[in-house]
Amino acid sequence: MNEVEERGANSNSAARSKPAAIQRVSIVSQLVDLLGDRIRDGDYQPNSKLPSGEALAQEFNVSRATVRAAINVLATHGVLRRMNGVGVFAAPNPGVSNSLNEPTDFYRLIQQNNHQPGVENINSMLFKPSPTVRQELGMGSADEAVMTWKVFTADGSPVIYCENTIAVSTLGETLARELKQTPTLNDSLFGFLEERCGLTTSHVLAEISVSRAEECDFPGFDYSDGTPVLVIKETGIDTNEKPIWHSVELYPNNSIRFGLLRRR
Amino acid sequence: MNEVEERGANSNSAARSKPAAIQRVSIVSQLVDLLGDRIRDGDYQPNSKLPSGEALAQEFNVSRATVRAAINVLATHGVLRRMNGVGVFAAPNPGVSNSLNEPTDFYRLIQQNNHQPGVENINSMLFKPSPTVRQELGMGSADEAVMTWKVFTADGSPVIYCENTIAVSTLGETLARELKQTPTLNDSLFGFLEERCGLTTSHVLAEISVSRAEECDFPGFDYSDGTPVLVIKETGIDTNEKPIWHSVELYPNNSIRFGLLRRR
DNA sequence: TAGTGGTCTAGACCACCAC
DNA sequence: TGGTGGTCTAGACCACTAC
Repeated sequence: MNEVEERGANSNSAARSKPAAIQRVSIVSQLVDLLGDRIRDGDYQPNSKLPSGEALAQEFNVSRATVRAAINVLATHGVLRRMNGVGVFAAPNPGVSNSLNEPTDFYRLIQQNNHQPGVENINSMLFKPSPTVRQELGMGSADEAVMTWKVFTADGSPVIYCENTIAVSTLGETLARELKQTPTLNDSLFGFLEERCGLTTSHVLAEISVSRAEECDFPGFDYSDGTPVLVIKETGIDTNEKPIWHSVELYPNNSIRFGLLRRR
Repeated sequence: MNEVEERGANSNSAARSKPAAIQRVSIVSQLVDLLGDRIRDGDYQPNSKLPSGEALAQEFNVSRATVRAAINVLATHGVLRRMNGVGVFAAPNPGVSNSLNEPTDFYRLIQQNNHQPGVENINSMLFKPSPTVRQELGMGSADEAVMTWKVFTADGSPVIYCENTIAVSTLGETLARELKQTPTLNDSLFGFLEERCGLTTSHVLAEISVSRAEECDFPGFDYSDGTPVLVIKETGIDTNEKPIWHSVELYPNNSIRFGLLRRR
């Protein structure tokens, strides 16, 4: 019997009988979770060799190709390392943050930088975005959007200034009104869009630049002159290749450090 | 007959008889090149639909899995877009730069920013690196390294200040001496290491931060106070998971813009 | 030489989308 | 309903590494 969940038509019809929590989880992603757990739990010690691909395939009763796909994911995340002809090893330092490669929750980002996360100064408004943002989101010139902005703190000090813009047409009138009145709703933007709007962000197009604090336009952003600011502008793309949100994030004074894995 | 090159034992023994240019090119990467060429040449117009995976598999006489792997690569590079149940399409805007995801040659990076690239002020020295760099490169406290530093220009103006450090033990005494005397050797660091040292950089661990110009230590870096600087520190990792080079790059005053594709 | 990861194949079944 | 991409399998052969 598979250690991974039954799949295909079976799990699908099972999901249909329980419409509350539809989820079709691929074998690969289940395997990723299982192997990741074993590493976190110390079943596979840092630098130790994992069972061979063939052995894992037999253990989980899946094909070797599936095992390889899962190992691929974990290797890309820096959790596993593969050596040709030798084996697959648990990475020596699994705690390395890899934040820029994937869109990360701000809370987790601050925790990864070893600080206590918090949020302050949450606001929202209904407005007509700038032409630049309108174009990014494919909006007409008369269309309105909801913008929420907030400040994330680390150990009480502000470290991330963030504004999110979502078109009213994307949210729908009801949700737009709700979000405007309760901007805390999208504390996790991804979760909010998935659970409330059925919109999945498949990837994010980002642009990284630097600026001086005095050139940054953000309420309450009162750093002294000359403070350098890392600026990340992002556009979230959904599974239909349509842009669904836009955000501007300011990281002043190097308080948050970003890691990045670059592959050829 | 395959449109892609013969492979496996055949191409291998062929390569052995011509040891001058050993190269074993996978079918997938050949397919990536072929499809990429067709897009660049306009055979597949922007937004147009490509032949189905099955059709491409037949055309190139390979399996559908191989076609999918190649399409994966091109989709990750933003050249193709896949829509479930519909087809694969050439991206509408193939010119989007994606520089931060993969280590990029500085020349190409400057060209991507629509400027004429150049190099100035090339120097090199033999030295004992700082403890930080020593640790990054796994060097002993007595080991020496070759550092080369240079300034890249866009339309004649300096835009990238870069220093590369490689341990003498990595290069070997002869090459280290040669590199110290002729720092232009590593104009393309990747090419130099592969062709001269047989070292392939499989991936790069980078750290992104910001700084003020006056805090940056680089010869000839004389920006006026308050200029913000994007700092990227990189460590190149070879196929044996060993760090082989370290570099520090300064991008002052937002003259180079970085794009980034973030995936969940 | 044995064991490992790397690559590729042929085929199967599924979900999704347009007609 | 038919065509498409998404997933998974079983098996084959290869190159690389260590013994």
